[in-house]
Amino acid sequence: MAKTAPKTRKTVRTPPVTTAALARLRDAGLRPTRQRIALAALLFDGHPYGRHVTAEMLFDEARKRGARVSLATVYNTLNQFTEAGLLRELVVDPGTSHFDTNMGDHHHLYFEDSGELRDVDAGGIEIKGLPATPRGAEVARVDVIVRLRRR
Amino acid sequence: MAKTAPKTRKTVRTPPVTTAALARLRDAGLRPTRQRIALAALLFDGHPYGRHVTAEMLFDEARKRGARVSLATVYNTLNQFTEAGLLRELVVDPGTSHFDTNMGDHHHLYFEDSGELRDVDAGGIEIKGLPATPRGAEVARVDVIVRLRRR
DNA sequence: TCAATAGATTAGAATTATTCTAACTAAAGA
DNA sequence: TCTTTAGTTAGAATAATTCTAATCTATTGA
Repeated sequence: MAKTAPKTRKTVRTPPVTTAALARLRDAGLRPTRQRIALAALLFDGHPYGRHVTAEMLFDEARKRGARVSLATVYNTLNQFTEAGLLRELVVDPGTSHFDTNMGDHHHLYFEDSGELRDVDAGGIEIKGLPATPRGAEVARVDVIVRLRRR
Repeated sequence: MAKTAPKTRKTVRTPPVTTAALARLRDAGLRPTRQRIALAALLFDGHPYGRHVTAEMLFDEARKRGARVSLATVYNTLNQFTEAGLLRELVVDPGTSHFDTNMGDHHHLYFEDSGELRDVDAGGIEIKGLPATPRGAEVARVDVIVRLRRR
């Protein structure tokens, strides 16, 4: 094995990988651990228009990239990210939760055959005739899901 | 044990219980078994404005009424009823499916704190600005879920 | 009427999705 | 540096749902 270049410092530094992901974790008050950095990088880096993943999907992806993470940690992390406002949980499919990195106000097209999810910006959409919000309650969010099937 | 009244016929007849439930099963082409009759009666009889149940809820209810049904059968039956167009599956909550006896065109209010679901007739609702249906696809259904929380 | 057959139905067992918690790790204070 | 505390991880446990072998029911033919 080739010898590495001599160290100029004794203190070990975390290598400056995926700065964006790191900053996100810091801002959310989550400790930037190896596992979280890897998952945040997969979720957010290089995906300007958002992603939709299940825990299983993200786990497989992490494994392929050689990250050592358990499926339980992927679940825990997705839930923490959701709690911290980095992700949004989406329930379209009985049996699995999807997580959406797009935190803007939007709705979804759901292709039932393939399972694909596509965002629809809420900007151009108007919903008329919804009943008044019941006393003592407030609207947390309105979800519109257009379910599509192959014709 | 007291002797029962003498039979006037040799042929054994299914007693004329829950005629409405029975008719529904017949129309849907499902064999009216003891389990299905019991579950259909619970779901449809005396609930003119529709019900929202999970498998677990219906199972508990059936047990309380003394019906001998397994939880697996409740799942199977709910799925068969859905397939047959007697029910509609509703996914609002990660982790559980709800089944809705209201087959009319409608949307939902979902109280996140209590888990309560309330129907909103689609008649008075208009959604403007949805994108064009993609090529090769057709709209199976549009779900609007207003998620409410305690204020 | 009765037995044989085919197909539908049931429910215990298996699987899949998710959460829980004990062990581990990192950060903060002395 | 050592100790304490709180956060984090992942194996084990749980919850939700499906699968399939055994059972039951309806039908057909004798």
